[in-house]
Amino acid sequence: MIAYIQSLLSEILRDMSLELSDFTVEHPSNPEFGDVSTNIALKLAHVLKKNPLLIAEDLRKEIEARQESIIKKIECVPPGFINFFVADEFYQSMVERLINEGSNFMKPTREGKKVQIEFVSANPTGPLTIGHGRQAVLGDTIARIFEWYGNDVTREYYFNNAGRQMQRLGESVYARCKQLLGEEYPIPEGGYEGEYIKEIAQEYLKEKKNVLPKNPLDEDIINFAADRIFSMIRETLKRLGVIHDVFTNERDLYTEGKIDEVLSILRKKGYLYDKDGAIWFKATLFGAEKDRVFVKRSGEPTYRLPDIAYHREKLLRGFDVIIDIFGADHHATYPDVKAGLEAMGYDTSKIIVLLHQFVTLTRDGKLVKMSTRKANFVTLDELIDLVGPDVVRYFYLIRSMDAHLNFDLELAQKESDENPVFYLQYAHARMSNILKHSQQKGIDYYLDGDIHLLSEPETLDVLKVAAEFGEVMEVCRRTLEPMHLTTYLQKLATTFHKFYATHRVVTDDLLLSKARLKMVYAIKTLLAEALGILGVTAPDVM
RNA sequence: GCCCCGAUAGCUCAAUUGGAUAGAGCAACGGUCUUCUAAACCGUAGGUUACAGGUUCGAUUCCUGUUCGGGGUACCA
Repeated sequence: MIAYIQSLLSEILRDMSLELSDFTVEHPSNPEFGDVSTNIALKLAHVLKKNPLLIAEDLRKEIEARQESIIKKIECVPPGFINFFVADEFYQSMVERLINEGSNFMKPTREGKKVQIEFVSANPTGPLTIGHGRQAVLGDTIARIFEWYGNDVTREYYFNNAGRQMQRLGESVYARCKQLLGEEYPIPEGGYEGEYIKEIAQEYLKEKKNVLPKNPLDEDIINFAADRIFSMIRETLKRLGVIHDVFTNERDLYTEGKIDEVLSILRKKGYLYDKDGAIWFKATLFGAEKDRVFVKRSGEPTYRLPDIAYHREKLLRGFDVIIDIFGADHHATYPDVKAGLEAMGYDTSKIIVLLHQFVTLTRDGKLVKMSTRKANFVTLDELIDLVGPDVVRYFYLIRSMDAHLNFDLELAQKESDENPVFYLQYAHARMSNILKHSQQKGIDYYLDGDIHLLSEPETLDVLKVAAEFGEVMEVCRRTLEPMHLTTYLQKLATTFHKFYATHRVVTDDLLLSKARLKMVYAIKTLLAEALGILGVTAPDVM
């Protein structure tokens, strides 16, 4: 609807040979101001140096002359808004569209881009935390939004299985093994102390028949631990419906010479220099305060170099859109990666970096400090155990990325039967139940129902919300914030519950019953579709 | 010091590229089940949008400054 009015207005502007791009067309919050409203006359007033109300009147005549019967009334209101009242038929037609188009309802033509989304990317040193969970759900849902638009999406997980962290992991397992064998052996400084390390140690001893390698840093033990932890991580993600297509590890970048390639390109272009035994990158040429070390005196690269090599690979793999999802603590690292890529001559405009704020966890009103090393965290798995995957997913999506997410453990548990996600699912279950009930009442077909009978305000409100679906998806697509879909669904469910409370669907009036059943069926399709984009199930019975 | 994010109802948060009377949920209080699920609906109450300026027809939104939180600012990742 907004798009329709927008194009109508643009057409008129063109015919008047006027240029104006920053006018808005939107749904006003107050229904008195119509279904759609525009400030175009207010904006034109500046250009034309004329009273906005007079401009509005002129525009109204133009619009009325051009439009089809979709708009039933146009009003011009001070200070110069033009308000549109849409004909009921337009909203009623949503029912037909939903039934005919199904999951393609309001879907634009297939975009067909190659999209890559990197998210989670936790190194395999321990179970996923609640912080990782936010990223997992956010990334997956953004992926689903891109898929809805008909893009080819690759979900990717990048990890480092070679660094110092992994050595500490190996040492920690080694120490636990020693302890299990009855020896005094301390957990190394900065090692991992979680219970899962003991379990891995037990498994390792069992598999190796109690024979340990001589060296605590032995690759075998590190790889064993990493494999175990990785399968834990995958299992956890799977519970949330998150499945990565590609796992890329940092070690391969070394063995395949990708790191050296980056260094030699940058060297050749003159962006590297040696100082104090280290290799430095001229980051100041790209706006940084200081130059950055790329290779330490010890010969090891800093984290920036593999990150750059990895992103170069992404660009070379031919993606049209590359999205990185990181926690807020990464905000300083991306500019260096971008600078490195630009120094090599790559176009970084395809890369979108999304930073989400942290997740804090409170228990009994107190902040729970989370550290993987100390293992005093609540794991993502435990959270899923507590409230179930649907609630976890929905809670993570309900906030914008820029907002801190406070997860109150008590509340998450207590709310599990009085929760916003159940509100949505309940609406869906109600719809299913109505349809089931109608069959029991002997109404075996209702898709021939007459949509023109859907004329009460509560009924039309549901259809009006349905008509906004495409616009909401657009907002999600533009802002990459799935949160907008959650607020939309809340609205859809509210209007439906209200309709349900006011009007009985199945009555003695067969014609009216059929019309309403048809609508219920259509809205159920929409609700299920939208819940699916969020990765939340749509139950038929609750 | 510098950079990023935030500050809106008692609590957790919205407000779709600057719009008209700032909205939900939870918590509080009151009402609604003989009828398709009361996990619902209706109503009441709750606000100087952190503070001070500025930009304009119009600011929660944009700009400047201040205060308070969170995160960064490594030859850690």
